[in-house]
Amino acid sequence: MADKQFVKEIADINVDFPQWYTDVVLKTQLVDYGPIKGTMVIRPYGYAIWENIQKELDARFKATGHQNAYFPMLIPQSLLNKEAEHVEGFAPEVAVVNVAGGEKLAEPCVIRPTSETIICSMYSKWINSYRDLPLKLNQWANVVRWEKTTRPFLRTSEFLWQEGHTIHAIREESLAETLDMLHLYHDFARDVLAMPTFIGQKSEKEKFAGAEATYGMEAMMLDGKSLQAGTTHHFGQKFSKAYDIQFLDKDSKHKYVWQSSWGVSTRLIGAIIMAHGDQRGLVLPPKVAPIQTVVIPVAAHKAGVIEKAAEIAEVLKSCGIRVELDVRDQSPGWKFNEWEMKGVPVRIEVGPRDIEQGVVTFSRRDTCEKATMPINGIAKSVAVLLDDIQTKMYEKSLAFRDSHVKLAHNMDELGKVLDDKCFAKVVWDKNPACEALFKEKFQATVRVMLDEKPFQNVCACCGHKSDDLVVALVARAY
RNA sequence: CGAGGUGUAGCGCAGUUGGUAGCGCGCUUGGUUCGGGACCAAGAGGCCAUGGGUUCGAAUCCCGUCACUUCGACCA
Repeated sequence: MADKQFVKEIADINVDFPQWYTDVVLKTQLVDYGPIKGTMVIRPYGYAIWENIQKELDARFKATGHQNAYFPMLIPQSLLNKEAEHVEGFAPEVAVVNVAGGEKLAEPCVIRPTSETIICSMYSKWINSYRDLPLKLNQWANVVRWEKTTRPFLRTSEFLWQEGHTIHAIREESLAETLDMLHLYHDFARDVLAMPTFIGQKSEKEKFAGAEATYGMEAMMLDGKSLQAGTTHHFGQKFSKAYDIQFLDKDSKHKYVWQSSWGVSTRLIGAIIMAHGDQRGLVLPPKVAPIQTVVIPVAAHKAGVIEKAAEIAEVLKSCGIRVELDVRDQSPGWKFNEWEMKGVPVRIEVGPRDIEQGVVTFSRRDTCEKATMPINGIAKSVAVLLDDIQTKMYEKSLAFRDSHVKLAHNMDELGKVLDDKCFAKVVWDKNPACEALFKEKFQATVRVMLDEKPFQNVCACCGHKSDDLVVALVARAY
């Protein structure tokens, strides 16, 4: 139910952004807290967003030659332990099952924090020849990571995600896959989530436990902080050596496979909320909105109003638009606020005045502008409107982001840029000591931008010259 | 794990110097309404987080525990 109090509370989105976020996800009924701390229950309205994300992403995976599969949730501890860096990275946050069927297990098993280990162990059985490669699998699953502090969607003890795991005969191919998927995520965020992102490489310190290189996609939230919205990893042969995934190549030699993995999670829903939301609540991009258009009869007791509203809803539905007819016994204004809070992109009002003139009144959620459109050809008009909202939302986000990215030539400038709630681009010599300083002084993380030329000849942090200067994105992150 | 904050009706909160429980929203029923959060009437709903003290008497004072939450450190 809509909540009058809530609308007052969220009136100023900038006062306490994290609190605004938490209120929005709870009060728009996307999620509820689970009985175990740090877990969330995804309610139907929230889950429908995830389903739309899944559908769109899955189509893109299939189109690039990936197949879906499923691997067990429980993993023998010994299996997890095979790759040293991987264990070390995940050990603090795995949940372990010691008892099952009323008896203590001979070997404890862990609940997957990610599935590299189980998938690699199967790959080693399945792969014999270069003819078996490449193998490009994806899994839609839940994983458990016992995080210290949690927040709905952004960090929960259990979350839903997809994890792709591919193996290849040659290094160039697995590396290309890693970068291709990074770009696939980037395009997906742009086209479906209406969200511009930066793609870049993570530092040695921040890369995935067991990876040779980790890449990330960073989205800018409305408070100027960064949210990692997806990652891809290049494993090289680290896992294939640990799990013995070998194939017989054309030259009759046994070789280890080259491997990539990549994933996005329900965190994307959090990203949508914090990148597009406003004082009234959610603003959902039409492509992921569970309800794209809500039809609200006005003065519903008058003859013919409900019938006309139902007829319009039916027309829209038959044209593939996700539509809801709201005939609940509430005042129109109440419904307007409720659906605005829930982020429905287009609202259509059908009242006696409209019907008389052969039009409907509509309001678009992204701008809250109100106008009328003819009932004739309404399905086409709404489809065009939804496309326009999708486009405008991206343009708005892009403009916001571009105006919040600034160059910083030294540490003083960097501090100012970050305090200004902006992302900074700096030139960096890749020295871990500088990275540590970014973190210590500004609580900021770095991503190495791909294909960008340094705009000065010294590191912004230490001032040293170097042959290996890169442009890095420095931001405070969630 | 460190520092704050909060636990009273489904939600948001009052509750005075200790005297046995209130408000708003929501919910139920009936009626009138309906173009930006309508109105009237009648209802239902509480072991005041929990364990111990102090007291004739505790939501209120004291000590402990637990839960939630915000900010740090760690991570998708």
